[in-house]
Amino acid sequence: MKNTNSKKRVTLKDVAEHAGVSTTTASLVVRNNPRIPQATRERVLNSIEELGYIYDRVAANMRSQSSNLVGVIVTNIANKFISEFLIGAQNKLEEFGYTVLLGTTSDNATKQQNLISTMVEHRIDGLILNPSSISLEKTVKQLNNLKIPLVLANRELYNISADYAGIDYEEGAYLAVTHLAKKGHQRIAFLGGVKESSTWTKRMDGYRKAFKDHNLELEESIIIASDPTSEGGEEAARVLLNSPKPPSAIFCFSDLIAFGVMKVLTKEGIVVGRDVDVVGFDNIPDAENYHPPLTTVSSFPRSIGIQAAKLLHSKIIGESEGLQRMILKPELVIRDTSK
Amino acid sequence: MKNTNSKKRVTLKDVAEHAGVSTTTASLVVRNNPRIPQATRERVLNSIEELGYIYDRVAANMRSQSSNLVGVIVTNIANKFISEFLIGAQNKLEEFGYTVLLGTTSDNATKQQNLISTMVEHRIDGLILNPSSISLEKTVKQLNNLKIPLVLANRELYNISADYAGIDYEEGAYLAVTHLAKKGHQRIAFLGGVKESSTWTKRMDGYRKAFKDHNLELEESIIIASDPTSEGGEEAARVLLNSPKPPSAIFCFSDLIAFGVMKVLTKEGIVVGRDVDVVGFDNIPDAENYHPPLTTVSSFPRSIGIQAAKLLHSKIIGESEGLQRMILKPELVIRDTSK
DNA sequence: CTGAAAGCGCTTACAG
DNA sequence: CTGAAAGCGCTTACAG
Repeated sequence: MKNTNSKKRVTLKDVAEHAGVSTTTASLVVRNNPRIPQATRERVLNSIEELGYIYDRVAANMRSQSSNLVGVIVTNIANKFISEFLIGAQNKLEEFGYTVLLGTTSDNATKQQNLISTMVEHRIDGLILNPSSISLEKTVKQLNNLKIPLVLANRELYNISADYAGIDYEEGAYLAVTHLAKKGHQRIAFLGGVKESSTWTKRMDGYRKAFKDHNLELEESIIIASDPTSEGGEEAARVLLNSPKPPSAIFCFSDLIAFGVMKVLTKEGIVVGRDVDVVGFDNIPDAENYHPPLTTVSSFPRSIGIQAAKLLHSKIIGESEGLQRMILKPELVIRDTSK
Repeated sequence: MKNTNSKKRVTLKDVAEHAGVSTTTASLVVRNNPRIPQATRERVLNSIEELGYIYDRVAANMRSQSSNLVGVIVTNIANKFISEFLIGAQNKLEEFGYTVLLGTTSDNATKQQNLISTMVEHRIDGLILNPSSISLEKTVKQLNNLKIPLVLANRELYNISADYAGIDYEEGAYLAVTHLAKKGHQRIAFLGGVKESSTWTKRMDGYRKAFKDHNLELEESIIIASDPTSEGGEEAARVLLNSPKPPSAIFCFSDLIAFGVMKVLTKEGIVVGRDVDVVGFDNIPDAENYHPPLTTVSSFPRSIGIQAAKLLHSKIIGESEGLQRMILKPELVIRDTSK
């Protein structure tokens, strides 16, 4: 049943000899090539079974110059938006038959750089990159020189030509701020997020546009950036509360930020939804169950992941020409924090 | 600066020729072998830069019979417990210098089987497997024959000899049920989870032990299994409510299950924490923010991930002998659902 | 329909 | 300290 001396790996050559065919034939059999007649095929399959042969994809890839490997690099799986995105991408990629190399950067530019290099050395067929807030110049250069298909996700990277899958952050921010303005709020803060990232500047564009459309005046002092985490939201909220006249409404960079912000407000005795309105961004599952349930911009991270995988696949098989952009439209989900 | 005709990949041989050394020397340089003098090293590094050489890890792996790749297979990243586990494992593995191949099974035994096979074909150096609730016999056989290091995580697999990292589910269930019994509850349901999985039977063992220690009587009718999801919890709760005499307390397989259960109870006008006490398992971040905040058994998925990575690494480098088991102790976190 | 031989890009003894 | 040559396990023209 099994080769008793497990000294050496069983190779295709062993299989071929055992079955009395050439390695060429054996190779065609393992790859299900239809031009091998059934009888021969069965003989080879039997030998494979008997010898306990394991196909060596590494050797095959080496020779055929492809790897079937796709890299997916994200900032932080602990973020629900990102993990949902990853689920979408991962499932779709596996469906296409790829194996996924996963990398997480913790939003660190150097780690991102190293991960990309390692993956390229592993000869990935393509890469889906959810870039860190800030990327090294070296990385941008490397990405541009990359001969492998690349899809950027969730965050753009300037000076780079690649497919992109993400949501329309500007539109999302516009929806949120317009909602607050229509409720009569004159002073609406914008809290959280990293100013250098495109995800922040896009939201800022939407924020600004809504202000303009409702004849409101921007106040730099109530636009406070932070780490894109719940803790970052807490810090931003504390800064805001220390300012001379806190605003009556807060647009948050993300739901995570909003949670941090609400934690601080609540601790200060401020009742969210009555004293101050708060709107988040992402509509992560917790938003609905939070107390009080959070008004937020619903994006579709899992769909973005799926779209990114599709873009990459069509790029890899050479089906798509030029640059593709998949921008999903967000929608506003109104809940108790701004009713 | 760069080779103008990007026809062919730049190889180590090209680099060696350009630098006027042998490929042996060039190879030693790229691997930072200290026995190459500084002058030679720099000459080679210059050539690498000038030619835009990219190290081909696939070829290297092929020759050196190792891959630097580690497989991590989990059931479902959408589950916070699992995503936290993945973060721990992933970070630690990257720290050790491995690249991670990620697979998700959606708790499907066939998909798990295929993923393992594919990864083995990719010549992974080791595998961390969070097994699906039920595994194919073929998989168990394959895993036992595997010549590569294997660490099982979060869930045991019978008839398999491998390292294991997880928490003490029995102890966790015992803590939870004892807590409810001490509050005076006589009839405590156990809802959710798949009966065939070790994660369920272990909890059942703890549940039984607590019942015995407090002289309570088991009632089969209030032990209701389900999918390990929030929707599964809803279903189990509906079944429970339709039973002749619903119990006064519910021990849930997981926080996710508990959320589903509480959703149904609340919809029925039953006030959790007053009419019925509920305890979860896992202490996922949402448990604290849920309304009302959930009493639960705190496990440490990220730590388990880290431990699994450590076990695997020491196995790969041949440092550990025999079978290792890392069982983390859980603790009970009492919140409003059972105050 | 099938096979012999070259080659993918490295690393590894071995020799000097 | 450095190099020539073999070999990792496949696939790919090419020939018959």
